[in-house]
Amino acid sequence: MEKARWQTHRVTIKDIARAANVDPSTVTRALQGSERVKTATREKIASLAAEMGYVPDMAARTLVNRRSGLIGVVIPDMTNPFFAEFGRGIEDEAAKHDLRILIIDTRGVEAAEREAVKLFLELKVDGVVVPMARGPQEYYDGLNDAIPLVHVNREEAKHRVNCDTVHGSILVMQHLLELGHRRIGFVRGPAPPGREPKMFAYRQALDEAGIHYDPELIFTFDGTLESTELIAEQVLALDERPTAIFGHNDVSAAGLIHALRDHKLSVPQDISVAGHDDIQLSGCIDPPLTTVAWPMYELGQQSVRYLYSLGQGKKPRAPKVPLPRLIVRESTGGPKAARKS
Amino acid sequence: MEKARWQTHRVTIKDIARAANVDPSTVTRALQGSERVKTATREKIASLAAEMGYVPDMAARTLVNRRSGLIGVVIPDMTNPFFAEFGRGIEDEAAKHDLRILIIDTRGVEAAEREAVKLFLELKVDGVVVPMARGPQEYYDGLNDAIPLVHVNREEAKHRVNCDTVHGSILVMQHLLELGHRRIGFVRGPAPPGREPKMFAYRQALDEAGIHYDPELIFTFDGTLESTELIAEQVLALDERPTAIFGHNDVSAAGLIHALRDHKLSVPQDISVAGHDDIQLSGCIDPPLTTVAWPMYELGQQSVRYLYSLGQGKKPRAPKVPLPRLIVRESTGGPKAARKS
DNA sequence: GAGAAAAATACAAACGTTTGTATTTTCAGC
DNA sequence: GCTGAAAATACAAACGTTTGTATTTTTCTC
Repeated sequence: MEKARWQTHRVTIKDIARAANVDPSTVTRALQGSERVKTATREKIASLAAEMGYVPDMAARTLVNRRSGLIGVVIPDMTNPFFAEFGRGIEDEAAKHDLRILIIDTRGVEAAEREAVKLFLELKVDGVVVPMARGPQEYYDGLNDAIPLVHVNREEAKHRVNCDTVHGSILVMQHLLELGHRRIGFVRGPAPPGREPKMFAYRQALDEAGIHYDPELIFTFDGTLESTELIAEQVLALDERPTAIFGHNDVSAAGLIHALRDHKLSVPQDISVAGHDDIQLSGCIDPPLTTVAWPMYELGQQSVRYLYSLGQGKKPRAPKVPLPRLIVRESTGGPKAARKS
Repeated sequence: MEKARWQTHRVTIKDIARAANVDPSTVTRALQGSERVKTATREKIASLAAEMGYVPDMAARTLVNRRSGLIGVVIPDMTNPFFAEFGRGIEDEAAKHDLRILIIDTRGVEAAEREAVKLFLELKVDGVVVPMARGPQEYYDGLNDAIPLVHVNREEAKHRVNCDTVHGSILVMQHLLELGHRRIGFVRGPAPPGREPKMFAYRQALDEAGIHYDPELIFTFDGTLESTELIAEQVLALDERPTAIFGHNDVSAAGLIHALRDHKLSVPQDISVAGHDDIQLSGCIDPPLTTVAWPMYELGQQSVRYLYSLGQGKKPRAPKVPLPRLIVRESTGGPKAARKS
């Protein structure tokens, strides 16, 4: 008996019914605030429920309602502050529709992503939001008639809320080009191959500026800070170094700046570094980072709003979200300074 | 009909039973891999289930099993990388026991914390982990016989996994004292009043060093970077400035360093700043931050292990976890330099 | 105060599983 | 081919809600 105190017995609707001397169905309706039950009874039941410590059983409820009132969010990396605002947007919008949200962090592992979606499926969530999904599109397409599923930033998805990644990256490139840089490096992130809008923007901007694309200037960030060390070394080893680098995100840019400094290169005097995401700390590192801010809050909101329309059986139009904004701070400057030193 | 494609009809065990021409109970047992059903039947059912796209209904399952196989985690701030490792520990350990985990981020809002716990209760999760809870202990005590609930770092909780916060903070203070600092500031965090082990350690270290406690040197970080600006101004306004500051966490320390620099104070020459948490970027900011690292992974593991023992009806001993470690980097130095400038 | 309409409540089936028990089938051994 | 045990399967109740329908109670009208 001491063994498992919490399994004793949860108060159910039946218990309340017995205590109030009514039928369970009356209790349900009373708790729902239905007009069909007399005010006096309703109040009696409400207070009884409170005092007996009644906790509704979602399992039973979900079973008969055939929906859980939950929406699932699959986040690739909850550490990345980039997603914090996104989460806020989701939650605020979900609250409006009486939905509760559940988050699973996949750490960018595709298997975990599938596991997460599977769990949500079993939980009969009302919808799933998958920002920056790693898994192949075919997988998600197969799910489309099992559950409403909206992607964030995946061009080819059936249901999606997109932010113009290419536009944001072009802004960075234009900024660097306007500063006079001609030799610009690019740091790729751990994206699925063939789905690299930043890379696309990078090349397009170079093309338009009439600059030849040099594969030597492409580096890869694998999500760890160690890999930024490597990138620094690769940069150093180059015969002709880039005068500016566009980093996959702020974490990689920060790591890179730090690593470059260890090798006695200063930013932006010797080399400019721009990031992407505008995380909380990016204004705080030294030098403060030039970067791109995304309307993450709106993206979160729109995802849920989209999901909700889907649930209502509406056929929502792809929502309009604001464009990314360039934030110029101090980690980028003209290339001339570099030649001076 | 186009209206809500995903609500058409989920494949149930009954459907499989019909297709395989057996009873639903046989399907259940087959899917469980029970020896009680003939191998041939078992295989037929398995392949049938796969091909029909059967997804178990957790609601129904939870209803009869009276447990969900889920464990809930209530995180105060998923942005804080501090919790990333914690999450990994939780997940790895949960996987060992065939438990799935659900995370809710409360953003430090107490109401959200309660909402989260309530949702978990309704979901009939097998256990809840609440690291660094904000809510009052009485609230959680009331839940103790409804569900296994383990706290991380809450001295007074019935079930807890603790890391010696005081020890870690003492390490920082000793480090600063050994460097020769006598006038040391302290930045409080958004903790519930009366539960401030870091503050406790701060005062104790001062006492032991025979240094008088000066309330002027206590500042408050509210979680936003803006408040670090304020702190910097307060420091500047002081007649007699501290030569070192022990910050509530790395984010506040990073913000403070940045703000101090804006006011032409350099770190550590003019003032030393130490943080707490050892987040990913703390080695990356300039100067790299002296801080305290916690064994977050182990804390996560132990939480689940503890929960699991509780679920087994065992009476687990409070688990031993490693002590926090001081990480000395470059944001702290001797106070002499300060007088030079 | 009888009857009808309206209000309040009770009944019963269903949601998709699981599990203890009962029933049928299989297959030795003779 | 009969018996009996063992193996395989079927039956039925239960988990805690919800909801359409049926029933009872109240209230009003004349």
